[in-house]
Amino acid sequence: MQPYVLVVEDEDALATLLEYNFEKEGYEVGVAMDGEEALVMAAERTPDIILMDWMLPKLSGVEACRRLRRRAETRNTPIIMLTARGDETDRITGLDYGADDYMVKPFSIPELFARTRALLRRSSPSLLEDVIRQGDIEIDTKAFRVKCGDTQIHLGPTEFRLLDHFMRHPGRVFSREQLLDAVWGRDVYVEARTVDVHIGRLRKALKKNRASDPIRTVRSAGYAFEIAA
Amino acid sequence: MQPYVLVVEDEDALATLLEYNFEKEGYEVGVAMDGEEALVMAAERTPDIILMDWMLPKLSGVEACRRLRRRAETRNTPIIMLTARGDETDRITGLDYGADDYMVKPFSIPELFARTRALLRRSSPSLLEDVIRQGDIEIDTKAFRVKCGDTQIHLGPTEFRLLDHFMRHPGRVFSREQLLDAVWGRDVYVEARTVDVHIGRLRKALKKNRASDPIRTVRSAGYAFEIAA
DNA sequence: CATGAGTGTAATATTACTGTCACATATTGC
DNA sequence: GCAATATGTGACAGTAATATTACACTCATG
Repeated sequence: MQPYVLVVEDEDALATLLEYNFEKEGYEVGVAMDGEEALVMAAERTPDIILMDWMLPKLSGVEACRRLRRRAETRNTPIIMLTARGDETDRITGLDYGADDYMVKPFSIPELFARTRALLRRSSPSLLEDVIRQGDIEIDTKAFRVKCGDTQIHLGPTEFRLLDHFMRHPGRVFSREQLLDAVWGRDVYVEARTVDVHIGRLRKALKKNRASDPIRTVRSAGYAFEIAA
Repeated sequence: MQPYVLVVEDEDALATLLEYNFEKEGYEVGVAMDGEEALVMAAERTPDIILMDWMLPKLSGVEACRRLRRRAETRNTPIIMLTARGDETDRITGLDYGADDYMVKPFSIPELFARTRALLRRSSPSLLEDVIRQGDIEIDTKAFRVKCGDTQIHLGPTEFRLLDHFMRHPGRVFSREQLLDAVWGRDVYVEARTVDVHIGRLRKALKKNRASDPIRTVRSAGYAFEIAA
């Protein structure tokens, strides 16, 4: 669905500016005000990309960067460093410690978008695709349409997001909790069993035009999406 | 709607000449003075066509071209290269790197218009048309007229612009905010719910002469225009 | 300056969708 | 085969999102 970008910036004005612009561009945005908070937030929910200020209270950007690189979940998460000066030393150190790109303040927001997209395209191309297809099922996230073979089917918002999430990670098993996090959002309190109901609704909608069920139940683990051979 | 042309030219005199002439011809014109600026401006607002000088400071035309081709938004944007010499090598390199046409300086402005129109006709015909048609609905943007089948219908200015916008992007879902930006204008403060009311008015006007409603409501996302099959 | 078309907003009506329960149906371990 | 545990499913009421209506206000235009 929407890429999740973690903005790590202690300067309030800039943080707000970035948050506003990225949200408008269709990203989900999390903001951390210092290096420690950044680590916590990244652990809570793995970002798709991180924008990190070079100078941070408590834990510098470089150090936060190094620690993120040690964790399995964030080892390959793209990081863009935001530096105050265009000093070469800084640049090299930043890239050495695991940043993937850097921008010198003040920077242009469109250019930051461009670089963000470039990195995302490399790390997780499916996040940027509008049309995803698996077997005979196709979803168009721009048009909010789902096609099963030739016929269009209608899904409610939740079922749509659920299918979208599954199709971007084919084959992978998700627990109910993971699905709640990814599809419903982190701070929503919903019974885990509710997932079952929506899985059922999704299956029902897809079943009308297909013989086999693309959603596999993994007992005591969760659900996975896969097109049978 | 006027096509947006991005002129990338470092020579001041020529840039101004092009800007002046294209504006007179009914285009919206943006001018970038070097390759980097071109990338930034193209990211800010996707041009409908790009005129790019071959020799540019900071980032050569060829390189800028290649980068534009890597972005999804500008992958299919026509590019006309402006070269100083009619040297075959250049031509081939330019076309290899993704330019769609090229012109050798000094060139005739009318010929540049002709080639621009030719490329636009190929890439986004609807921009050149004063009359857009989708199914049995037809709007004439020059005359501000709307026809549904054979009968003409009357729309208020806002409904007209709304329909115009929808018909140029059939199928795509727009959020209320996006519609406010595109139809009302970027910096107008209007309640998001107001969009509903205008959608309603547009629907009512169209319903008089049609069986099915061409505007699809996408719950929790927005609206889309599409002629049912 | 009166008129009427066109706008935006707030209130109300109408839907579509959600989450939860209760119970049915598997599946597992013993 | 029998608990024990896990998943499937239909019904339902509450809710959130959208449709519709009414109204007050602006602003060209005659």
